[in-house]
Amino acid sequence: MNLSQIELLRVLQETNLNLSKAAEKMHIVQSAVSRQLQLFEAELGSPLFERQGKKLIGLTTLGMRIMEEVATINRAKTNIQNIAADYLDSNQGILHIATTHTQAKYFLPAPIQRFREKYPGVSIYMVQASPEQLIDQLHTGRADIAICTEKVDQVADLVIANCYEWHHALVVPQHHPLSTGEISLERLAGFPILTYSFGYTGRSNIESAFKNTGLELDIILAAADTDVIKTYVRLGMGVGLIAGMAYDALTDQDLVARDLSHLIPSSRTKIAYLKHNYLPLYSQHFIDELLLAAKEIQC
Amino acid sequence: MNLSQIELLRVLQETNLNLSKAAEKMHIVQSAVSRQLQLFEAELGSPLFERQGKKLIGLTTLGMRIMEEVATINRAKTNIQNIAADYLDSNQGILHIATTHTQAKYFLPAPIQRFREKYPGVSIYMVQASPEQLIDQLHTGRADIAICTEKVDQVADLVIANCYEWHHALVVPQHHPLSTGEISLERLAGFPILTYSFGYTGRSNIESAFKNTGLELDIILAAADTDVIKTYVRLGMGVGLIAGMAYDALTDQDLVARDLSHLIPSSRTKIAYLKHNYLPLYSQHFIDELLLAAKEIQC
DNA sequence: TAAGGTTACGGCGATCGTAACGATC
DNA sequence: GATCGTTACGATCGCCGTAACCTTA
Repeated sequence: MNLSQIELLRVLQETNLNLSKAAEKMHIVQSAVSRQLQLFEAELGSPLFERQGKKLIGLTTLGMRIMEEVATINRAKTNIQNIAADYLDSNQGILHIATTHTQAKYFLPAPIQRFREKYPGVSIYMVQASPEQLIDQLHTGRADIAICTEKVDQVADLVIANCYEWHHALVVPQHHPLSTGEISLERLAGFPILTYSFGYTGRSNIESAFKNTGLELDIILAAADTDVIKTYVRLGMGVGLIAGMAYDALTDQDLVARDLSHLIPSSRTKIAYLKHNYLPLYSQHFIDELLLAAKEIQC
Repeated sequence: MNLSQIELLRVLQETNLNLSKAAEKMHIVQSAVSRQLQLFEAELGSPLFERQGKKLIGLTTLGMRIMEEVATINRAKTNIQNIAADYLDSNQGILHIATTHTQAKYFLPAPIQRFREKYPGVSIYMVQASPEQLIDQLHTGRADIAICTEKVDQVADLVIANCYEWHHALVVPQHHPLSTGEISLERLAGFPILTYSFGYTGRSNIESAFKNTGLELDIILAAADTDVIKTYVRLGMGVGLIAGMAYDALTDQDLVARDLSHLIPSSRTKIAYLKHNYLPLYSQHFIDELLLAAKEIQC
């Protein structure tokens, strides 16, 4: 057994068990990969993969169990490399952030800018995705830190830090009936609604607010990002339910925002990262920066 | 980085950072070990060991952090081997049991015999040690399963299964004053006591029983095993406080045993093993056997 | 001077690359 | 016939062993 065999098993999973593609990823020829896999299976005494002819089509029971350990080894191995690199120079490196549109646009700009000033040597990569995808990004090592509101607190191997709490707001064009007067769930439900897609940015709290009222929401547009929602609100398609901080007093002067904190439960945006992953110092400082920015928002 | 370098780091810790001894353990010459360590440190970019001249005298900060990951990798590696071996033949292997004298003599014989009949292909090694040492045996991989009453439930990375509950008993020679009449803590404290060493077999519960009474115990002999205690009780040196199941109605006819469950809190014997270690099927069955034997005792 | 560690160098074996072949869609 | 995997064989590079050397108790 050696580390490149372990690495191979990981790469094989990332390539749908395709030996040729795995070879390419590992910068060696395909025959070498083929042999290494054979040697490893021979050493263990049983096949790790189900085969159809020569093709690998899945993991055996043994293979699945072994893969857990393989993942552990690979994690620990990259941890070693990261720890050492961090020890050499904790001001340099790469930070992969995965987040949703709302956070990327309305929350992250300030803390990221401050972070960049302190750590000019750290390259920041930002990926936008759905909460589900974010979690996957963490697990596959394509992201170091995820920032979002939904789902992450239901995953066991993540460390979660509460970031900030926010409320939904209603946005309507000026002179819209809902721009004045008391707002209730009943009144809201009388209009076509534009809000976030299922599984995004506090959507679950909108659901739960209406759950036991017997009212049916007429959601005519579900988008992953606030800007799309605003766009169609401006077109008069309906009323928008968006995250409070996504209303920009300056650029959204043509819209009226109204707080819904008394109607819809508050949402909590979290910071998440893998429990078994080593976070470089600068990543930890990035999180500090986020928490600082969060505090400022809350006041 | 490769697995033998990782292995080397482990072996170095086991040999007090002695390169020569590590080389011997790994069945290679010392110069090879020296070079591999240099290569690894060079790859990481910083030394892992503090040096005095050429001698290794300790771990650096980096080294200590890296060692945690090294341990993880080594665990996962042996897990892979064990899982595969178990998959090939789950009736063969080695079972390292670490336990205290009392368990070894009065509880384990029955379940071990039954286990041996079912798994003749499994070699059983039993180590006797103090509870503290047992935990160390688990951590260093010299034991797979530990069975004892004290301490194990205070260690984070152990899985604990409750085995059985038992009470202390008093043993005295026949015609001893304590062989008749009501027994109280006060009366007990009037005699010289012989019992288990500190940290052994429910000793902590004896302590806690007397803690708030203001009574001072006159422990004139503390032994790790019951037989020593009985021996000196027979010599008339004092009264013995032993585990109830350690009184053998047959061979201890010359002694009188009296239940102390109303005076001393009950003790609980546990089964412990490392959280991140793979236990072969037969080990799991051995635990089942223990739990079965425990149930029989309780009735 | 014995014990522990490093450096230099030659030899061997593990693993890679090339290439030809086999199977499956 | 294109894609994917295996087998055979020669070449290479990594790692070990020998041996001489350095350092400190």
